[in-house]
Amino acid sequence: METKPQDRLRKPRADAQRNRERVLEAAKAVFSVGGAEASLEAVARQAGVGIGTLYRHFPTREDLFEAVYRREVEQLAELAEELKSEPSPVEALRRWLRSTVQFVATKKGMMAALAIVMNANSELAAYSHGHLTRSIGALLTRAVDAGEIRNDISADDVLRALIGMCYMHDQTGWQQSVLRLLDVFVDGLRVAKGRA
Amino acid sequence: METKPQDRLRKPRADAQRNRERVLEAAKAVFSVGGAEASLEAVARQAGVGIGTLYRHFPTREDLFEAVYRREVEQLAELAEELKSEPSPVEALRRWLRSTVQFVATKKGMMAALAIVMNANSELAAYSHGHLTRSIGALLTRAVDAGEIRNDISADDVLRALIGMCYMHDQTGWQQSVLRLLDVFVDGLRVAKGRA
DNA sequence: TTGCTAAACGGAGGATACCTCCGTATAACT
DNA sequence: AGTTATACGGAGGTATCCTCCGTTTAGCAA
Repeated sequence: METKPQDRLRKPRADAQRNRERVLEAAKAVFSVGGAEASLEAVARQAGVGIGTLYRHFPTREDLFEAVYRREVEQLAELAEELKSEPSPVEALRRWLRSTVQFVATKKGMMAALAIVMNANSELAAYSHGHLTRSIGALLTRAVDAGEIRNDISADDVLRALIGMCYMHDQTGWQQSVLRLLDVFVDGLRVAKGRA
Repeated sequence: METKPQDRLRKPRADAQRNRERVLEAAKAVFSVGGAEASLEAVARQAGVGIGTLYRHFPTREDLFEAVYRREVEQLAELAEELKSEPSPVEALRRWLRSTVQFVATKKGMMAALAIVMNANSELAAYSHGHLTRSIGALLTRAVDAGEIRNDISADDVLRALIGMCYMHDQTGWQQSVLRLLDVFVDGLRVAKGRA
């Protein structure tokens, strides 16, 4: 009687985890191609699960957007962690920003999905905001401590600028434009420019 | 027989124009509150027209987004026109950017709708891009000609930065953040900073 | 292994929203 | 006032959403 079902939780079932993973993969693919309004039944079909399974794991469309997005954010956080070993703080910041641009470049319809879920779910905004802000914050603090950039700009500010720059990413040449903007922005951040 | 119906077009009916206007007003309101996925039947109800009327004027959801958005863009272009009389070119640019932030601040769910339509309809992107680019371009050229800012940044670049900065506009304090970013950006644009 | 049970699966089906179609109403013109 | 092109509105067919529940299966204990 030492293992009453209420007390000791069972190990989660393997098929549940597997199916959850399958649905996430399928969702990423389907939304990237078909945009935010793609059919959820199509996602279930692509994942090879029943529609009921999809809804059990992700009760709303937004939940699904959310789960897909969370993964992406975590990958960006890892990248920031790696860049801490870059010698020049300003260059580390610049390179993270540039890498993020590349990262975003592979998505497409996901941006609209992101816009929807950000609008509806402020908890997710907080989550991703937290992750990304911490990533940027670490890079930023190093650069400020080294006296290389001004200290009145927060990580939130940088994040906002970055996301914004990637926003209109469906026009030709957008990558060049964004990379140029990032340089302007980083220049604007620098101290010791001998201002008049 | 001098007025065959094929040759001489009738004046468009007054009720048609009126209803179109009503639907646009209703759509702006409904999408702002309910987001991009709001029911079109709700829009028709709010406008006081039949669902058929809505669809005749705007065959797809995207067409409706588009029409609403076009108006907004035109208003911004008018603002730029007025600002041409501002004495300091850099200040004119800065003020247009700031005013645009205020302008965006009144919308809400419209941003997600915008993301969708921009993603799907590149013609609209071109239209708004053209309008806004011309607006910014005029302000920018004045400032460059006056030797006040660097000349290797295009109006496209500025537009991209601006839209981006307004992107995450659902977080508290976003306006302060954006206004701060704009100052950084304009600082980054300035020439004659005595670079090391 | 075998049996037991909680957990997960899947898809039928009611509800909702989309969108077309066409009979009715009405503004513009003579 | 009569004529006609134009617009209106909503019924209804279709697609998608999402819930509910009978069936299946993975984990656990003996």
